[in-house]
Amino acid sequence: MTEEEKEYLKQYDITKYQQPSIATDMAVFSIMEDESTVEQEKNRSAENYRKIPERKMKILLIQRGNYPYKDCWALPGGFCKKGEDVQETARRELFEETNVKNAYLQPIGIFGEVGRDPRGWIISHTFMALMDGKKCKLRAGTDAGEAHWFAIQLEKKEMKKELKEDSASILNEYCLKLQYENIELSATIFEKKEFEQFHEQVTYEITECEGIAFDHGKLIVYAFLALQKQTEQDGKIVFNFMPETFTLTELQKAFEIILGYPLLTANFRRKMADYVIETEEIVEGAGHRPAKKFKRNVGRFYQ
Amino acid sequence: MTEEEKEYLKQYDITKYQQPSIATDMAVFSIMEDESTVEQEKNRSAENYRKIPERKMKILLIQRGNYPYKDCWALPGGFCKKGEDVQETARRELFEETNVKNAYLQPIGIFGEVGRDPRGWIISHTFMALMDGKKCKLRAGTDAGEAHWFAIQLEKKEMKKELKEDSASILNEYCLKLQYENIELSATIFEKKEFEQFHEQVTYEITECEGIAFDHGKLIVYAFLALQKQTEQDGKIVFNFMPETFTLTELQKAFEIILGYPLLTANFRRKMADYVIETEEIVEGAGHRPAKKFKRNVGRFYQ
DNA sequence: ACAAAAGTGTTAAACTTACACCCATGC
DNA sequence: GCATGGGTGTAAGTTTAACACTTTTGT
Repeated sequence: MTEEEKEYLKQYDITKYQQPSIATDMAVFSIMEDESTVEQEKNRSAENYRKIPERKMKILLIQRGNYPYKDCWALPGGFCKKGEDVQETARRELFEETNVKNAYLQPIGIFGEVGRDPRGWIISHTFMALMDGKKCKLRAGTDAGEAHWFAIQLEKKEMKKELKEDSASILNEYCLKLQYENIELSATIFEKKEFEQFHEQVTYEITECEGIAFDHGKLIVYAFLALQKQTEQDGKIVFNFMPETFTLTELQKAFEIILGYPLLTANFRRKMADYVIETEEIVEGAGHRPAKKFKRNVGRFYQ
Repeated sequence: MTEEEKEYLKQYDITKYQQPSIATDMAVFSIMEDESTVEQEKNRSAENYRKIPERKMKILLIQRGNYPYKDCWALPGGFCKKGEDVQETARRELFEETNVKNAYLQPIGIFGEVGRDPRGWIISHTFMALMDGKKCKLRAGTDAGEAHWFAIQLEKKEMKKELKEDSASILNEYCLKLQYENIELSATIFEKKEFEQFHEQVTYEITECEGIAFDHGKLIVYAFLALQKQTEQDGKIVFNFMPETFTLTELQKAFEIILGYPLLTANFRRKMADYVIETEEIVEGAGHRPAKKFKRNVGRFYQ
């Protein structure tokens, strides 16, 4: 470095540009059985002794202890510390909340809209995290409030679909419902897609919100749609919900829970055959033919 | 808003968290003929009067007028202003540099590594922008320096590939070469992919760099790989390089330039048939059978 | 016996791949 | 005529989708 360069940098005042705070928000998904005793009883009841307990898509939410949005539920997250990569922030926060170190983590969007947080100029980097919920030990309630896994349900209503030669315009309404024991949260999000020759624009807007902090209802929908899309394009991502070994039916159920529609077993198994390896493990004592357990064929995942 | 809430927010000092500067960097790609007179002569020469002039993948770079990396070439970009979404920043910068408003713009990564910029803590949001180069009018050289389209060439060397049942480890070397008239820039980037049961990690590291500012060599490789991957998965993105109407051969060449390998014409045309509509336009006077011109079938792009 | 899940086989349809071939033009 | 690109047909191979069917268990 020349003297001249040193001098220049010394006089350079980075703070002359206004600086936002950088936050991460995390949509932590996991597929789990309902923990409520009511549900468990139902699953264990004599009539259903053969039935596999139903699992659901869950997302981790934390109740806010402070303004703004006091008492509302929010995605876990926090501010980026100096000397920390955004991805590192996300991983740190994730570990603090769930005690899980190696979850699958993927950036899915940046939300920096003015007014999204009344505390000031805050740009949120939103991540999607996928994990096997059984591995996770939720941090006990602290000042940051209670943390719980909410069952997530997303319904799409097609409001408008106009496909022409030179333009397309699609309008969808998404109804998000989140539920943990007797707590029910909800949000309605409008998705507007406009396409022309040289411009495409997709916008999301919250039109209704019950108990969800900030614009997190929007982020949750956005994250879940990203998960669905990636699952359709390339199912490898789904394995992140599974433990080390699993049955093929468990894996298929995971796909179905994400996609929201059933798959044909025979075809599913053929498609997965390359990605899994049979283990010695067998699940017995379930009132039906025992199932082989499989593990990932890691080498095949990456060609 | 309650009084209590107002009070809380009033006392809330957002600046107690250290704040980075937010920048955008843009990898602006376009497919163009070489502009140098030498090349043009070659294309026009008598022997090749039938030949279609060769087009190349280009990326827009700007020569830095100041420290750090004075005189080196950098991706266009700038700092995020208050009241501006990151995406808005990108679009504004893009317009300032190229005079193009509606280019395809996509976020592809966040680079916030410590030490990536000697001026301070700067988090870069990297975007990929695709445009038809003919539409673009480069801003004349100002204080920010000259802007030019550099031909981009990327070569991959596979250094190691270890695929086992329970882990995979892949090491690639990418040699990036950029060229505009007699200016030649280069960089070597190592890509390390490590996969285990519950953890996957991909890292990029610059091991050599000639004339490229900051970590932009890495960003360019990263962006171009993203472009290649998306083209393989779903070719729709390629249409962003094309003008309103084009021949199918032009479109095929665009694919081939991105992918780096030739396609079979018959198959390519069948695959594209749904996405294009024949127009009345015809290209004549080229020493071979005239070509029909097509336009996008916008409605089909979005099902 | 029977309900539930585990697991396999078969077929038609759709798509992909590779290659061969003809067409139209300007010099 | 001929080089060059424009454009189409066909057959083999592969993948997908749908459905029917057999196996194994605990109560």
